Amino acid sequence: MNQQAMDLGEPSQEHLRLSVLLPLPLKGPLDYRLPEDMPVPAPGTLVRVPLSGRTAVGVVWPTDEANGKTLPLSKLKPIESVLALPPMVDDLMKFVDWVAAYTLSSQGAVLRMCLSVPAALGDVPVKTHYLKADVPDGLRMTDARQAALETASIDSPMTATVLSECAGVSTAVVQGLAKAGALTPVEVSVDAPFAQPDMNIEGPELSDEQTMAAEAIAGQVWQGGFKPFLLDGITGSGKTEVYFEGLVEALKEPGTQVLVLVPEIALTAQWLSRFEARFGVTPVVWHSGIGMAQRRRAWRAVASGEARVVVGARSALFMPFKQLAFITVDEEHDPSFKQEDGVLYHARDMAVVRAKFAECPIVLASATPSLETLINANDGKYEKLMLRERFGAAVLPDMQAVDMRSEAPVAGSWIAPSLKDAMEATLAAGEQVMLFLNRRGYAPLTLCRTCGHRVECPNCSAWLVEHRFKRELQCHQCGLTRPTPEACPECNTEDALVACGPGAERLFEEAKSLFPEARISVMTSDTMTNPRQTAQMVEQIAAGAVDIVVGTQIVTKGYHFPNLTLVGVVDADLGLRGGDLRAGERTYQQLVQVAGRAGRAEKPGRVLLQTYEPEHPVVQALLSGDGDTFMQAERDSRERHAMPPFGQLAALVLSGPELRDVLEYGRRLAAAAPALEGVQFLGPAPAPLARIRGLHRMRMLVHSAKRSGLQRLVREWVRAAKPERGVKLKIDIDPHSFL
DNA sequence: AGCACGCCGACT
DNA sequence: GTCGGCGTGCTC
Repeated sequence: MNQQAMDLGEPSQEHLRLSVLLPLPLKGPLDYRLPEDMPVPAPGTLVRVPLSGRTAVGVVWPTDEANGKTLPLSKLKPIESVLALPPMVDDLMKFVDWVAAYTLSSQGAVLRMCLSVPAALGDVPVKTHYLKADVPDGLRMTDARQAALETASIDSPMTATVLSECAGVSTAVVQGLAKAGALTPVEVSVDAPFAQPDMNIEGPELSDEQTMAAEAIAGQVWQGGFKPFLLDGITGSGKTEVYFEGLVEALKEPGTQVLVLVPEIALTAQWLSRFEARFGVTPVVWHSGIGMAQRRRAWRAVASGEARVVVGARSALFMPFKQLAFITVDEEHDPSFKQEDGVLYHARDMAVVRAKFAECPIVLASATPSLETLINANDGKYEKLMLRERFGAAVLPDMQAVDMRSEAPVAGSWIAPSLKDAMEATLAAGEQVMLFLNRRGYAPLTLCRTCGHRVECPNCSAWLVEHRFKRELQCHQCGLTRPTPEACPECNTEDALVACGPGAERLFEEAKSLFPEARISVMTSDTMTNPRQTAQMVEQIAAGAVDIVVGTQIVTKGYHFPNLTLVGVVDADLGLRGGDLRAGERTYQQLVQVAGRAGRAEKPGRVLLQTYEPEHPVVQALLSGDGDTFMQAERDSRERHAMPPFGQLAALVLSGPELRDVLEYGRRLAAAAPALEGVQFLGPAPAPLARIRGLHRMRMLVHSAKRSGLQRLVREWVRAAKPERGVKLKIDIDPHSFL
């Protein structure tokens, strides 16, 4: 209660105080005063408020009782207005608070992800349409007017352009009729409503195990309540059809909404057509690449409840669903679910939390589940549903290693003789080959053979990667590009630069020289820049217009090429170098996914893994097909070292333009580290990428043997060390990248 | 995130 | 003598 009001015995005005959370990285919500003439807005209401001379949109936030010092009511600015948008539901507000606390970011920064559509918060642009009205007395009738009035409809409004074109008259006629009152103008939102999914379309025939899994999911959706499932099905086993049954069940209830999270939009070209076949419409799509207008339309449709199904990348998790009834995270193991800038969160983990607040079931689907998810399933926290058979006649491909120690190809080439022979046989049989190398460009290093100079990025500690198709060198860290030089930038010797190591473009060149007649496509993020181009390339390959596909990890994202029977993994050891916590697991998952591209239809597939370490557990697991034993060994190793998910990690990256300042801040942080049982502070050490965009970077790591209390510990520790000027601190709870 | 206030170089 | 660089700090 307000101190002054109490002293003077006046009635408290405290009910006029409202907490408003703004989508800005402030410490917490700000207090505003409710104007006398405004009805009390419920928590979740979107309001426009003044903020240091400007105006901002915020959300009336549930009041935090523990909130200590408050500004006197008289100092508060009044709420300006209430927006004509549906209020944010309680479970989303709880989710925002939870994510902020977990990731050590401000509530406002998390709210910003929910309100990431500035245009959606304003008025929707309208267009004038025209309806036929009664012909007013004394209207001068002409042939053109007659035609226009005959075309105009009494109940479905048309724009002047459409109306005039259909009637074969000019728009001036339409305007004239409108002015005379013979046509009624109506303001129609430019956002067309979304078509509603059709739940009456018969799904495909499901196998017994698919049916069992689908029934378990649909049963839970029908019953409602939070419950996570792991849908663990080998590549090509028809997981999508199974969780589609969950969607169908959820949508039977009016007003409910469903979210499908997918790693990247690249997946959705083929995914969308499957959805369309099952539901008769395309779902609402959400990802960073959609334009402003589509974004506004999608956001508003989700907020109003009109959008029943959303398929989107990780940011879709923060959309303002009114009544979320079911969530699926497809390819739940995919590393792209980890957001690596801004609010650092893992969309798969946060999706489980959102499902908990929304009290709805969630399915995590993958052919290669993450270790975290497997452990939760084995501990009984998630219900495990298995699909062990490939759909239809397809069988899992045969895997073989190519020992590069005994079969090394000649210098400057990367395809071993046995892979070449297999390619030859496959092509001769009229089937397709995929070569997988997870490295973009032509060569990762350009070296001067005269002076030994390595061409590096001036702003980052990274080599420039040659992109021969574009005739340029690129820095994959900061995006710098420059034309490929003729002479060495260091010693100026002409024609002395040599490309070292393979990239996808170079592999294309090698494949071309081995099989000059073959039609070859390169699938990388460089050649698949827009969805239309991507869809076209995928279609061509699927139609058999391509013999050899050379691709980077983009090819692991669920494409289905029926005539593809041979996959060559050019460097199976690539992902194992550097060796972070998940290197083995990630490589295993990636190679299973690539291998899964082979033999997806009637013809059996074959996979050749080129490796210098055939004994490596990852390679052995792939060859034997015994992923369970491999993952069990990974699990045991994590448990022994109290690594996640048994213990927990937090990574700190300090970065700044001056190395001394960065070092000094690191020194202070290290000095402020408390001595605690079961907690280790490591570093500061130079980050593997010690410099990016001209900023020097140091890393620290906090390892807790327990799974709780880490956030609090880190918050208090960091608060104890005074920051250094110009140095930025990024805290990553549950880090996945160690660069 | 904006937008102000605030101390040191090239202009009318 | 001013205009303006963007470095720190606040927004109820």
